[in-house]
Amino acid sequence: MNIVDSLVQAAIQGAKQLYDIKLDPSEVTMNVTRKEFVGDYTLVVFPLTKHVKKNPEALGQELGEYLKANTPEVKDFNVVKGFLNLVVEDQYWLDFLNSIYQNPDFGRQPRNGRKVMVEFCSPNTNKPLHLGHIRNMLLGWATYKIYDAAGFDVVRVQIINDRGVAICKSMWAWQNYGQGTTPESSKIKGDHLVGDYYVAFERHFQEEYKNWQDSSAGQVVFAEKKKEGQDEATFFKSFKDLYFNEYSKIGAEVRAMLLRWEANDPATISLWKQMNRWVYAGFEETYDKLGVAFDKLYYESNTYLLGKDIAEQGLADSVFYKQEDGSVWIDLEDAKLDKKIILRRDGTSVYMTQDLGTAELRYQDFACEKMIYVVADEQNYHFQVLFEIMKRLKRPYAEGLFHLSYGMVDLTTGKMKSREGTVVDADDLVAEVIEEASKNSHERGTLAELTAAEQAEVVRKIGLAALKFFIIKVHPKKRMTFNPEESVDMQGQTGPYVQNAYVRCSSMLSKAGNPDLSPAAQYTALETQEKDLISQLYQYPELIVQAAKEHDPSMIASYSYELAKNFHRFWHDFRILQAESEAAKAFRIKLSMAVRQVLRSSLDLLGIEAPEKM
RNA sequence: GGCCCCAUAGCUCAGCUGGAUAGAGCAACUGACUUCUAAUCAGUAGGCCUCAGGUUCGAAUCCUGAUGGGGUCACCA
Repeated sequence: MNIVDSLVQAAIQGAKQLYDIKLDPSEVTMNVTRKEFVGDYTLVVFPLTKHVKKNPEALGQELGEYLKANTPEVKDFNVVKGFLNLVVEDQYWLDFLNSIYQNPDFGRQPRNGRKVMVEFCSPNTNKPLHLGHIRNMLLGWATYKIYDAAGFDVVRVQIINDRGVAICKSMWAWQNYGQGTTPESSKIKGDHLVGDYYVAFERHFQEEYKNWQDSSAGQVVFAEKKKEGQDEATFFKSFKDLYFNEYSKIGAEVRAMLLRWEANDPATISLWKQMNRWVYAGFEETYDKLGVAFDKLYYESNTYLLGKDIAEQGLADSVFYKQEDGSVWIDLEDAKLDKKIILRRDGTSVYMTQDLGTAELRYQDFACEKMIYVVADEQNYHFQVLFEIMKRLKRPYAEGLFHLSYGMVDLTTGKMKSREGTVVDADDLVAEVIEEASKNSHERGTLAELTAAEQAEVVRKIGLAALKFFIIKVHPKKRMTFNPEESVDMQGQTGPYVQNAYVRCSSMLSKAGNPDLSPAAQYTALETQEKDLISQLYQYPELIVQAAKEHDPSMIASYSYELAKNFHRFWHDFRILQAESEAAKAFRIKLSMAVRQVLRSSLDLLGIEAPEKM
């Protein structure tokens, strides 16, 4: 049994014996003792004064004496104000260390046979991935890893938004200005190439729009449709979408292209397939670099018509209703949400319908009891509505739906806006952090004896660790500010700092060779720092379970940092290979092995690799 | 305007279901490498936890309200 649980049980027993009261475990708060005090776990006595009319200190004293006398794990105790600090027998910690130091899977929970789906990334195919996708992918990947470690079978999926007006814009621009350029001929990565034509489209469109604004036709529209007192610039800014749909010549061509696509026109489909292939090849490269992968990809081109049968069923069950114009709606006002459209009056699906259909399809494919959507918080409302609809439709998976909503990434210069060209490209960013790690590494010269290829590998791991840790240490829900300088920091609360603790272990252990560890049995009196490390390792399995339950990878990042920090201090204050005795040496080697395993494992949960040297 | 989210050191962030004197890192200053990797360690300095009420033995944490910031309220996705 867990030590905390057994201490709580023992305290409940004690309260019964001493005062004849029956405590519920929820009334007994058992915390890890704060650094300033002596002890391992602390029982907060105050709540007990409700049941027993004694002052907290006397209560603590009596309970402490009881626990010391009757609980084998409790070696000693002290009472400070209303806090009963318990000291756990060193032997307990030593036994625990012995049980884990050779187990690389320590912390992983047994398979529970339950299935979870994680959807993440889900890009559009008209432009390359950017910093926002990176946060998304890191969260998604960590969620996969954490759930996997927590015992679940995890299916990683994404929905590729491969159709619609956006990709048609790229297609149109390529057709008109591309002159047959390919990724091969231009030496440009496929997703970037397609993105370039998306930008080119915008440029031509803006040019056309500007000309129109200055023309008499534009001026007439301005005069007719402007709001009271609206100046020309403001008017035309807000008029852009309408212009695109109703006035623009190239807008009309793009829309015609979309219609041809929907009609399965062979030439259009073939161009679409070709450009999407380029994009996918580019995306694959980026996924590889970031170390993420998927089990199944869903494509919007296959799902955008889905959900109509669900709409029918919803109508039959009176969850939905039909308006006179034929459109189908749901009224969620009683749930403090609005009325929401399900089918257009022409009977076609909207975003919501597609998501209903896609969820259904996925359930048919994998029958996961939980589906986690890693999507930015701008879509909070959408998912609230989606999940509410699922509940009303009584889908079997409705209760297991979760929106892992994360805050947008801001730059120090403000928001990222693709229209204003202030997006941070994913490939560029990865290249930069690796370059920075490389510079750093060469200054130190610690990799001199490695081959160039090995050095590159180490440097890649370090750079990515800096970037990934920087992003993932922030709680998902919080909006974060991305400072490019800080993202490549390698000192302090960073990925490389944690890696460094791992490397120190590895380096020392490889120097140790294959030592005889049996003298460790003679090591019975733990130093505080040693005990703190073991106690921290002890928390790891529970941490994994918690992080899964809370959908919060940042918990793992905090933990790995704290563990690394404690190890670094231990390393500074104590000798391992030249310890004061054979017993201490053997014990500390075991301790380092355990710490090393958990550092590696916790980094792995974050998608960060641990190098052996750095 | 309705609904939702956020607010902690100069900056970036932790702070578990309420518990002891609110913690890290960065930046600044001071020390520690002939040593198992100094990408490290130790120290100094830095706070009306946005504000005002409430619940409680006890509040950064829970409740209400206000202020500031963000999101969202499409027959777009």
